[in-house]
Amino acid sequence: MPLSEEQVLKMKQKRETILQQAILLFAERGYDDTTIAKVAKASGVSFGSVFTYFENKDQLFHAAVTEPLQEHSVKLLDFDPQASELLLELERMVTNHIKMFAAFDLYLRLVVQVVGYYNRFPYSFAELDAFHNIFREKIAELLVNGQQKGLLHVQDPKYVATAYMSLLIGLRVNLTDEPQSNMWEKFVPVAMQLFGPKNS
Amino acid sequence: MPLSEEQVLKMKQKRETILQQAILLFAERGYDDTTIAKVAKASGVSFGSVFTYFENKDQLFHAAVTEPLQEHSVKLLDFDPQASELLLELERMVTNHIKMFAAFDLYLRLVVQVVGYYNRFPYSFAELDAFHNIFREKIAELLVNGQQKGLLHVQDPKYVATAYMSLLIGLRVNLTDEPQSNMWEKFVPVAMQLFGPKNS
Amino acid sequence: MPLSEEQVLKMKQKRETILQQAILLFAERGYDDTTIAKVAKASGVSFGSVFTYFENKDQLFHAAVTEPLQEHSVKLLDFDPQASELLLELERMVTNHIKMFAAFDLYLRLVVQVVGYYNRFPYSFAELDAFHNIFREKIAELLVNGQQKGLLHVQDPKYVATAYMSLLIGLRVNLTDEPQSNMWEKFVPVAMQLFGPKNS
Amino acid sequence: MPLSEEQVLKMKQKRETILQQAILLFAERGYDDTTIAKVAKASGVSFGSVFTYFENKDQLFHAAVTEPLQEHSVKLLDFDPQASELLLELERMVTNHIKMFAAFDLYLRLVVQVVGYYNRFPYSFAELDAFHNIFREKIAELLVNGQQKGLLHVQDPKYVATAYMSLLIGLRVNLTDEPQSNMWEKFVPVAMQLFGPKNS
DNA sequence: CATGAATGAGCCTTCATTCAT
DNA sequence: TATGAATGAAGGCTCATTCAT
Repeated sequence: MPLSEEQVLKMKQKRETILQQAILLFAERGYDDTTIAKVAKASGVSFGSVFTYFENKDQLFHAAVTEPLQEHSVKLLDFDPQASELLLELERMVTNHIKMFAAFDLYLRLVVQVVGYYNRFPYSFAELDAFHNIFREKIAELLVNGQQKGLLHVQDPKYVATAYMSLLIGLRVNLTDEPQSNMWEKFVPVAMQLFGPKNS
Repeated sequence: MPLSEEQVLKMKQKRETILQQAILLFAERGYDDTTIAKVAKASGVSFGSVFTYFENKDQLFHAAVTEPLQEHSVKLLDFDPQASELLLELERMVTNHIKMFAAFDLYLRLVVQVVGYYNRFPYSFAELDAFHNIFREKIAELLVNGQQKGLLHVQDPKYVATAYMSLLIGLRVNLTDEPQSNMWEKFVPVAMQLFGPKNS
Repeated sequence: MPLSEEQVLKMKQKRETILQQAILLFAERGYDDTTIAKVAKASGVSFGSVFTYFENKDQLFHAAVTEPLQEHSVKLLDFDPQASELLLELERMVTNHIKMFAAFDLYLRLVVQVVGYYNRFPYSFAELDAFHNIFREKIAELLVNGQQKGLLHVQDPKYVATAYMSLLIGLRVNLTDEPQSNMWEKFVPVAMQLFGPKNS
Repeated sequence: MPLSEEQVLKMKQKRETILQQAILLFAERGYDDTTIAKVAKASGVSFGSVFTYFENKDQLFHAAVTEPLQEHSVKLLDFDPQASELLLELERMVTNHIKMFAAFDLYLRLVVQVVGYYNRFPYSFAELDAFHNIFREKIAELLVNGQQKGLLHVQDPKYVATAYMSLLIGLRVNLTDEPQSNMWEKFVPVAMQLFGPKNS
């Protein structure tokens, strides 16, 4: 007896609810302090149901870490390393990244957890790391471009890209302010400095 | 009958061993995944002995976070914000900081944990935060000085200082390389850019 | 999906089994020497199941003390302080009480424990104490009645009632004989003396 | 090297202090809730010293139960079952017993504990039981005497003696009042009734 | 003899996971 | 599929006891 379409939809929604609550709790309290029972309660389902949608706690955590990555990565990679107005593009990108990182709050706590204990979550880490590399390479490409055009001081693009990523993550770890706070924007020019813009 | 001097020394060493192993495990595996039994085993003592030296797991964690802070903070604050050769002093400072953060590896994982879950470790966080403020203020002082002398582009020193701290922490989170790696030095000029040196 | 009626019944029975075994063990060995594991084993369930039915050890003990009280108190208060044939009623009552106390064995050991360490079990004690007061007052009412009718020597009813209760408890503490023993009945006339019947 | 007399005296005193504190704590908190460390602290010695004077915790408890018995038993048996003025002697005895039981407070808590859990403390119980028998027999002797003289109603002396002992213990369990309270005396006439004095 | 560091048995409790309904 | 009772591994912690100093 195949499930009705409505059934399937309901299940998808239930799975999504559980995943969102898992992200919330894993991010706020960490892996061990988050119990299946808490996730279930927050999702309004019995804890048995969590096991219907996710094989076990590890899988749930892995899903919480990797599934949002698809969506976020698109936004984070939404800049043009070959843009003609390179400095403008750079500033637009940095502004967007800073805003995103301010808003990602929860998810980034999760990322920090995985990256910080990469030996404990090797599979989740591997996926995050893969994205990091893509991200850094695209940033590096933009940098090389800017340096060739004489708009940026010459620095090793690899290290600048890594430093940039690190700055974004470090800010998220360090700042406990609300994402709405306009304080975040203040960091845009500071972050820009990393790239060594000549006219400043 | 007071303990012999030799006894006291032995105990101090044992406490130190336990603390070091605790730092190692807490840093590598996180608070919850680190059990008293694991710490004891790594230290070569029975788990009962851990309770001889630390009241409970919380206290042990707190000690692991705050005791090294004393030593590290001295080194981190070892720069002169009123130096006459300001750019040189800045570079020296950044170089030292980068080296230190490369070496701190373990300890900084601990810091990230506390900062990331500050609501879970409020007392440990308070002590770290107090140091952060001192650190940022001293960096800001140096910055103001450099800007007044016309050596640095004018930026809000508060945000630059926070960004600098964030960059250092972010690098440590992001990089899993050995501290011996000379890769770390490559970040010195990049980090310098944050401060907006004019002649570069 | 609510549990089937059969399920609910099974659970009630299981809870009852655990409670009975808890009463048995708490009574025979005391609070501290009774472990959850022992209760579980005696009940034929895993120790984890005990926590399904009782929040923790304290709650289990409290339930063991207070739940039987409801049932017992009805029986203990089953006498008529305004009876016309007062001496007959008195004798009936004493006979019943002695029989009950002989049979209560286990439960009364529990009561002695709570009363003896009332500062350790304040909530359980409070419930027992409330019943004590009701019991003594009803006894006192009967006494006053008998004294007014000239059937009993005049004594302070409050003290007689307390002494009567104490005698019952003291007998239970002192005697380790089986409740079936007809020895218990022998105490009926002795206990009667406490009330000071005139024709004896 | 034999110990000096002074040494021996000091040790005796230390043993006595430990024993007294043990009685206090065992009585107030029960066997399991009383730790060797607490006894040692209350006695102003290191917990290691407790083991110098008592083989282990069980022995300490046994000593706390049985050693005071010698002294108390003398007082409890201080009445003359062959007294010529029998009713006067009876009243004197009851008054003394009631006063003693009011004052024994602590020690009787210990007794109740042992008697209540006789299967847990079989050796201590055996010694208490031996005294109980002696006590009851002497009481019975006095009773028989009184009954033969026609001063007391005829009742089975064995049961009266047991009831009397039970009343004393029951009162101690039931009453939490201070021994100084003059409330205790009020129970003397009530207790007297147990023996069935004719002229009352 | 006095001390207290060291040890590990054993306790209560939490929680992931299984599985009958 | 949904539920939650049942289970037992594992953790933090207490405390009696041993024994070196």
